[in-house]
Amino acid sequence: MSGSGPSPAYTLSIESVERICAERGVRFTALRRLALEALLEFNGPVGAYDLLRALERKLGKSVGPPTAYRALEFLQEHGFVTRIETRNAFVPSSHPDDPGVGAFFLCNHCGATFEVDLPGLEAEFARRAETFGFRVGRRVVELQGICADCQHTAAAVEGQGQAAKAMTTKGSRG
Amino acid sequence: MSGSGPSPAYTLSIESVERICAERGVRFTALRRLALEALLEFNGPVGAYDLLRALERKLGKSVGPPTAYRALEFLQEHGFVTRIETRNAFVPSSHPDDPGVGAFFLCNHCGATFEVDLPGLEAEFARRAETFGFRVGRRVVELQGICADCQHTAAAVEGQGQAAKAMTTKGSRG
DNA sequence: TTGGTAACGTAATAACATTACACCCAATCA
DNA sequence: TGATTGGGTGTAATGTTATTACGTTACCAA
Repeated sequence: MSGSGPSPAYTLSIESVERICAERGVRFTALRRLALEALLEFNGPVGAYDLLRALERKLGKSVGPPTAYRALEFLQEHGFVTRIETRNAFVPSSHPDDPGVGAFFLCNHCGATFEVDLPGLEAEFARRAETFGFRVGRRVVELQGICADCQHTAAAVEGQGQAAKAMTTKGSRG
Repeated sequence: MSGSGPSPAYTLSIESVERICAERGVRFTALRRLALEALLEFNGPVGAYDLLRALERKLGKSVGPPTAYRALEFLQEHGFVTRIETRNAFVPSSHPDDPGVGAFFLCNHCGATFEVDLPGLEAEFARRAETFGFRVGRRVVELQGICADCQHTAAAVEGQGQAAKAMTTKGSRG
């Protein structure tokens, strides 16, 4: 589902994360690696509890929510993973080194996720923030709608009703 | 908390909503009115369950979650209320008629919420979406950080530690 | 008045997330 | 080497947010 977008699927590799963690002097533990592997294996945003179950499969034993959330927290802190707020879910980041804008286009119909660099966006934010002394930290930009593929299939298969609905609802995760 | 921002607190009035609903031929029921009143009385994003309790106080009886969520759904559908995704909370919209961008600056320290019109943002989104055939519906732009007031007080009162932390955490709701 | 539809009431449950505390292990240093 | 310390993990319990399902009520129109 997270395929044919403007940026290639996910450019993040376990090896690059390993290297970055070494450089930063932080521990890329077995659990954190497994969590990232699991996220990379899914093709799209993954809920914390889906990740949990993936970890359980990989480990062959049950794990509690904090285990998944802690791994996610670490991966987010270091920019390897981004939380998709409108989905309560997580995706590997395309640009782990660059703390840039990271705008996400999210298809409400098929769940596809496209991370896109929007140049000029950051400047616009900063410029506007400056006018009232706001200091910007985390930026969340999520644009929901219908991807090209689904516009075609939806129009052909089921008329515009479903697609129109998908324009405004949170949509399915799949 | 949601006061001295770039846009005046909340310009939405019950009367204007009443009028718009009449124009649109939709029912602004007692419950929906109470919900909106409650949202206006809070000064900032309100969680669904806080709204629930406010409704209970107003009605003098207990109400279930669906009651609150249904009212919120209606108010959102018609642009009277915006959901703040990074807070799991809701605020009255400044511009009920204009389905424009609605970017939110959110202070992680005091919870202040500033709705800001970012001209050019929408065009940037549309332009970029066009390049890969994405049809944009709902837009979510939330910029977390520290408001001007809190930069001063935080620096004076507690050093930069707390403020630095607030730059990256979800922060309190208060 | 009756029939249809939108709105609401209520109980139960699902989904998402955090707290608190115990334990383990690796790095450091006396 | 042994003690200490701090980060990481295991686990139980709980908190918070959101939805499903179904019955009832209220409103409007025929």
